[in-house]
Amino acid sequence: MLDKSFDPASAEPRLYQAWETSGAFKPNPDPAAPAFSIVIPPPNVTGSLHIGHALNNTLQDVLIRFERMRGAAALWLPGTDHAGIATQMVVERQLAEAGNISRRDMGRDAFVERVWTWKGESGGAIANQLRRLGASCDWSRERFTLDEGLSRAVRQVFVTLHRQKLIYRDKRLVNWDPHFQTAISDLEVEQREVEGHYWHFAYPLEDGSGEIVVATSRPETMLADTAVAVHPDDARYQALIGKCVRLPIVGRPIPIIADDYADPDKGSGAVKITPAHDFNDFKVGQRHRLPMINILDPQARLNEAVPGAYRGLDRFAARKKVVAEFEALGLLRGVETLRHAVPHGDRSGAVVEPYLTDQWYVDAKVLAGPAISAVEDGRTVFEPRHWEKTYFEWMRNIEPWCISRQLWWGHRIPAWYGPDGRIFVAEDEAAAAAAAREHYGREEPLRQDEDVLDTWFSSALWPFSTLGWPEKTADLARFYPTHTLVTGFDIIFFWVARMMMMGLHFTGQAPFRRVFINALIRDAEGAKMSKSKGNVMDPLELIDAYGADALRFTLTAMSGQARDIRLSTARIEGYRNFGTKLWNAARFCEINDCAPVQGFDPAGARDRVNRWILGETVATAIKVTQALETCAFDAAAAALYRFVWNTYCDWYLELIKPSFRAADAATTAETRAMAAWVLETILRLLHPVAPFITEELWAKTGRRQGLLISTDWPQLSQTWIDPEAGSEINWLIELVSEIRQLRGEMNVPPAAKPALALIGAAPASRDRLERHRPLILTLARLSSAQTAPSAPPGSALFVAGEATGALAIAEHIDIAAERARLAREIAAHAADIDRTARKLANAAFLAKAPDEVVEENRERLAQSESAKARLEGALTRLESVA
RNA sequence: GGGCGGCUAGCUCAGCCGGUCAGAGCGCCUGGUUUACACCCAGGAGGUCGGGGGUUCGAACCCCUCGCCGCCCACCA
Repeated sequence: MLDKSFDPASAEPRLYQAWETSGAFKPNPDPAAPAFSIVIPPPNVTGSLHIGHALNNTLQDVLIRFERMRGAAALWLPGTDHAGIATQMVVERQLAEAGNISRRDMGRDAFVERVWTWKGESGGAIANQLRRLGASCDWSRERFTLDEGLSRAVRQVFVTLHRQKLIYRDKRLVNWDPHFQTAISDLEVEQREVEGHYWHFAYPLEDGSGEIVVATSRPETMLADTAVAVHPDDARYQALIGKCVRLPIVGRPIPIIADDYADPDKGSGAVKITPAHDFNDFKVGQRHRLPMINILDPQARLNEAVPGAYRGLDRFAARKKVVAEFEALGLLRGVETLRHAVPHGDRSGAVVEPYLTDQWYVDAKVLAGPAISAVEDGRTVFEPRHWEKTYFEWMRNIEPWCISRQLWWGHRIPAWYGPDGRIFVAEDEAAAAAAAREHYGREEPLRQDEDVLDTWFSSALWPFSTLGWPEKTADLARFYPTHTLVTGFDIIFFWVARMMMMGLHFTGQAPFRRVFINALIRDAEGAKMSKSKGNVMDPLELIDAYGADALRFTLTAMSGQARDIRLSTARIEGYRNFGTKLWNAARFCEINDCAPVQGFDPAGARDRVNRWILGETVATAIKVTQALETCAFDAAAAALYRFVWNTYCDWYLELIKPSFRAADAATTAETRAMAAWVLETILRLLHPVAPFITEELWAKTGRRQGLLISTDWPQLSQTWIDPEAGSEINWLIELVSEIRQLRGEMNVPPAAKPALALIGAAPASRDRLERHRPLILTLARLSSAQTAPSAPPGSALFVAGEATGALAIAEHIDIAAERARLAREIAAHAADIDRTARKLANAAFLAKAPDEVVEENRERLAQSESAKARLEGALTRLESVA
């Protein structure tokens, strides 16, 4: 006997264990099975599961379980990312909190050792959290971006791209994060609106003939100015072009140059040029061969290139000092306050500086070409499609990708420097040494590049490096390209685009056929969840409170949202209740001996109620299958919810209750078998979304071999739908609903059992009434249900298709209320008649609308008119009685 | 400046390949000890589908426009 309800806390770990030990997570080894593979977006190795992961991984699990049941060799490959900057940051913070020495004092080897220790301590957590969610990953294939195999892939890719001149070293401006003291890529820069100022400075002309005014929000950079630019056509400054100004504070003469970059409409029309500390100025500097003076050290303090009083000052202190000095010199021409966007490091939150350094770059422009084509011609499809536009926009304007980071946690760049600075790029030190020996003609000491690669460099290889590339492994052959990638739109650029580029370049094939972009989760008020706001919903706590299935069902049902999902516990609670409902339906079946019958052929059912539920089941199975095929997760969830609760529980189980007391043993047996068969089908259809409760019921109802996770997906034929049975039972449902509604409106006490008379019923309705009389009596709580030539006096009338129902509830009828009810119904019909009649009177409608639509409206009109007439008759009679 | 998404019952959202599509859940109201379930059952109230215009026989659904809300990219001397 089933317990009163499902207990997720005790069942979930047990069921997960059973799945894992059964080997169900491993792909079907049958070579004839089609491959269906997903690589997980690898979470940070030391991270913990947040609600976004819960959504993302639920959807992946739904797909994987669905395809696995459909017979595919389904592989969901899990793993984690070393997350260079994020992990290093965490460990550095730990060191600081413990009052330990900094990483620099500690030294590289000791620090990296420390990170590995931390990885060892916390690294398994997220995998276990995914298990709690029910994720059916093949853990035997779990990967980590710093694994030897993946590291080898990274080195090979680097060396190959370098040989192809698609990776190169260059000295140019980068976005420099002074907190981490590393270069970061454009994508890691976040523009934040802050309160700022523009200061207007006068630079005196060298010949003393006047001054030129420039404006800046970063006064300290003036110490590195090497020119002032004006527009070549700017009449105001024609005479000054070629002259010099004497740079205040510094005393350096710098030229006034003509360049299109200067916008005559902005400010004074003259702009200070700081090539080493501004991206636009850098280009101007290159065009005019201006000196590039770097005035910052890696921590953004001023260096030796500035006057003594400024050396060693923090940039912001220097800013104040420069302004003060201009004011003192009488050269401050104004200051305005305004909000403007300032670039910040997305991890550190520090203001980033354009900084002139040597870094490694990927020529992304070249790699982007094939990645654009693959989406253009549909080899890879985004779902929803509109994200392709975002992808194209970025890819078509892609800039060189700075891949070197001055960090310690990550893949060390496989480049070695000779004594003369010559670079030897090779897969390992021995190969580099060999190349050096070749080059120098003798043994020379080599020094490996200190830097590591951007974390996303290794992530970009994830779909193939995890499958064994560069080895030609069986997994690679079978599971690459992967089928679907499920990820958030926030990493389309960081990750998806780069996987596309690398996948195509190194394998010739796009890494996935389909990219499903899921929404981002917000709290119930629509705010982004963040630890500082304290509005974070912890998926593990939600699982504790409601069970994993409830959380999964909620996330699945809400996954249709375009951008944001507002998650509230009320919704989760609702889906927890849904699980309980299903559980109780199973209990009902158990109590009534509805156990699966070996060899039962649902299509052979004779009873109309059974034939009806069969049809409904088939329709649902088709709907759910189509929805899951197209990533319409919310539609699948909705169809299942509706079918289980509203169709199976509310109607079918109620409709069959009387049959257990009936004398017809054959029908009863058929009903029992059907009820069990439908329940079993529900378990199968529901399993991808709610794996735990369905697996538990699978085990506890009926004697079954094997686990539900490894069972086949229902393949039901559309031909099993019996439209006759469907319309008959729908007639029954409508009749009962009408009576219930009437009882409710008339306040007929539940205990009262009035008689029903059906007037003017067509033969088909008479037959149906005869066949289902016991059901109608029970469900509508009636004493009798007969056809009659006319309505008994004092009864309330309602429309039941072509017939008129008369409910003998004279003692409950409040004349005024009944009059109001009838008037309301009549008005509703009148409105409908009006609308429909007007349509049918419209010649254009008759001429242009499809025949079936016209016919539909004719029928509708006839029905409404008939209904209205009958209700009017009832109203008249009521008036005459009163 | 460029682009994207949203604006449908009190709340969260379906519906948006135009013709019973005006819906669901939650909340609210009324009634309920029907031998699966009160995490339940039966019933109910509630919306001129953001505003305006257009296309069409017909628009929540297509087009234009305006207005809010949110996001992305670029830029801001």
